[in-house]
Amino acid sequence: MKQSDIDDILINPDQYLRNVLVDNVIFGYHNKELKVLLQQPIALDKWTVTGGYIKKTESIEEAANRIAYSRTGLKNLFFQQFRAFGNPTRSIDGSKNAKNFTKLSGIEVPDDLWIFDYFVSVGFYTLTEFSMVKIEKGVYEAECQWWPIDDLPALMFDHEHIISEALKALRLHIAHYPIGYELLSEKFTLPEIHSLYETILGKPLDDRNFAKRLMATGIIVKLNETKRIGAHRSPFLYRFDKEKYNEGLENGAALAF
Amino acid sequence: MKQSDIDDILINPDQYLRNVLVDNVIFGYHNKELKVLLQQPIALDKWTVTGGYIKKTESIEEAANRIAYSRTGLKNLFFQQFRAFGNPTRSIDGSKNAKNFTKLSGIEVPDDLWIFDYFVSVGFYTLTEFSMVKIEKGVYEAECQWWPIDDLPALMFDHEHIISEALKALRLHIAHYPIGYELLSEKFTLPEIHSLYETILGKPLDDRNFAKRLMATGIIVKLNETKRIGAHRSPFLYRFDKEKYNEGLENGAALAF
DNA sequence: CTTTTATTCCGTTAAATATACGGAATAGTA
DNA sequence: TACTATTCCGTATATTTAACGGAATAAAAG
Repeated sequence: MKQSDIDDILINPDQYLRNVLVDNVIFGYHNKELKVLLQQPIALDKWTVTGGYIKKTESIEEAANRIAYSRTGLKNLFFQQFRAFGNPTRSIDGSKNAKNFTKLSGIEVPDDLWIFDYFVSVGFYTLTEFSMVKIEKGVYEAECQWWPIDDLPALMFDHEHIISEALKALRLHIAHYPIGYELLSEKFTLPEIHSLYETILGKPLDDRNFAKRLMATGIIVKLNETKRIGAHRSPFLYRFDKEKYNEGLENGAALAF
Repeated sequence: MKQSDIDDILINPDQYLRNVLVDNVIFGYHNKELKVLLQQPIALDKWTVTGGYIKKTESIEEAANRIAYSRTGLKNLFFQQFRAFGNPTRSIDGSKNAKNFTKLSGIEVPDDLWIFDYFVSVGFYTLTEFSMVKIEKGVYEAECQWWPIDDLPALMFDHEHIISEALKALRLHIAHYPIGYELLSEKFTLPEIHSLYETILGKPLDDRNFAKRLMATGIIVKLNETKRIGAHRSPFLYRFDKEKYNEGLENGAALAF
């Protein structure tokens, strides 16, 4: 939730949709590591993905973007809806109750307030270069930080499940559509994009076959420049052919590694 | 909506989630035809998919099942969530307003009642054998009937979009997981399952290669019986190997035709 | 200036998979 | 008995995927 979300929904409940919210699984890639952005509400010992409420004036996609912007400062991220989660017990955890809420917000709320009903969560995931992100912690968050995807802290509610479903969806997506535009610099080397795919898929990919297939799609083009990487042979630089890339996003680009 | 849903949500609004509902795209297959179950609210000229509100005591999956049961009389259908839809204009159509609502339900409702806020719709699709379905029309429905997938009537709101997304998801699903268990009799012939796949995918499939691949997955087994089909060679009967079939549902069964 | 180290960069071959396609067998009907 | 509509199989070819080793290069170390 952004800075004033908790306050805002209590003060202006009529401006928000009830019983439905957005949860963003923000994946961050940098230097061969895949991480996920989590936050820890004040006075609680478990972590959550970043999520928030939906205004009546915005679509669920706009809500996801607004909420992600409030945490990362980034706009126009690549977003993908992957699933909705909804059952009466998903947010029962001992932590979502009026007492904790009052402790957090300082606002006295009745025990049977509608915010303690169960919420259907619409899950989105997004991919960013995490060195570009300036994390903005919400006022009710004790912490907000990146966690390695294979070494997560204790998570609240069903958020571990949400993350694993998001990762599954991301890995499925990567097999059918191109990725990388938001994650690599404008010019990048083959080893760089190769590591990116290996990291996200969590498995090694033969470098020669990888390059062959990637080139075959036409989404990247080789430049006549190399990059200095110190005491090693200088790799060639490449860039995305944005048209082919977008076409791949539309119609699929078989990269089923 | 089932018989009393509209009444019920007005009388007992506290028992339902607000601003979020379930829409079921019910596909029906029979005799080489793929259809979708639509209903037409009384006094309106457009059609809708079958949908309904979610009780606070049930999960979204349970809601989808309950709502489908109220229309088809069938339980334990194969259900698949495919997407959520949510934006402020999705249900603006001239038809969702207090006047029409009163006309339908006979209950006077204020113009600014929360049910006229926008609802996030969680979309599920399901597949049934439509000769097995005994359609049960709701009291506020003028009609409820099957429509051929490629010849739909005028649809309300964004329901045409919802159906096309459901069909896209179904065709994607069929490429990765087995289908047919809910659609064919216990014993079926190769030509029968072959037509099923052709109909759903909307394109011809080579019969020899189809049979080869299907057998290779192990999800069907040949029986030592044939079926009488009149003046033609009697085709052999097959049945699903339920274990292999379920395993295919879990882990995928590459049938990418 | 020669050697060493770590990395990039290709190309070929074998195996697996997918595609294309024709003709014999069968159950009834005429 | 022959005719019709349908089931049922198998093989050859093309395409795709997977596996793999060795030469070239940039800098640092000796």
